[in-house]
Amino acid sequence: MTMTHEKILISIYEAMSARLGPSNWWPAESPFEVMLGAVLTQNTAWSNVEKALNNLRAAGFMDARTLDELDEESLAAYIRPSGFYRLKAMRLKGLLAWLRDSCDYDIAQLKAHDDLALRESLLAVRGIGPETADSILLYALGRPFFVVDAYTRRMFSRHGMVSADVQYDELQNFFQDALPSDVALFNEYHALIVRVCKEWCKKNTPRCELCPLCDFMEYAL
DNA sequence: CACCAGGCAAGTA
DNA sequence: TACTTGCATGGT
Repeated sequence: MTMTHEKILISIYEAMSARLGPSNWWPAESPFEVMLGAVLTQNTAWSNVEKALNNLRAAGFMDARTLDELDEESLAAYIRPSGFYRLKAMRLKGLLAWLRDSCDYDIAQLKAHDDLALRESLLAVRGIGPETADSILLYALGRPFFVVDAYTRRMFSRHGMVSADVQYDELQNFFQDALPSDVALFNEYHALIVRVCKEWCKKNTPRCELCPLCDFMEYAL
């Protein structure tokens, strides 16, 4: 028996979803907070990002215009626990300038822009690469872009579905070409991959013992 | 003590 | 194009 690519990916999704339940991602209180988190979590543990976001919230800076009025050095001090803080302060300033120029700090106005134009525009910001851009597009702006990260590449290459050195866009197309362009599906799929890898695939073991994806592959093959 | 975490860009060959 | 390095804190 053969399965279509879509059915395989949906079955993996169903297996993870049955194990873990709803993710309710992205963990944030507003689209703006999603954007800040997307930059702050670059190569950084989320627990450290939370400390930085809490600092900004407690100081009353969880607002684009207000935060852009803060000088870069002070911003760096608030986000210190998230690591790479001087670099990230510069990157956040770039993101804030983008918000100023593209929608006068009013994120609701961005719905007038089309998907691909927004993505190109975000990628032009210093410090916003493909994963950060797609995280913002999907989780803050509700656009149908599949977010690819280190977990996604590790999980699907380990199971022989893509090569280990697959490029970002190539892996993104692997999902986007097979699955319906559904924001809710892309949202939950990426969240489940991250949750599965965090909870079950912590070590570089050749095969994870309790991973739902492994369970599915055993069943399917 | 070493190693890693939901990347990215600049420099080098 | 492909590979290397800097960026930095906090948890295990």
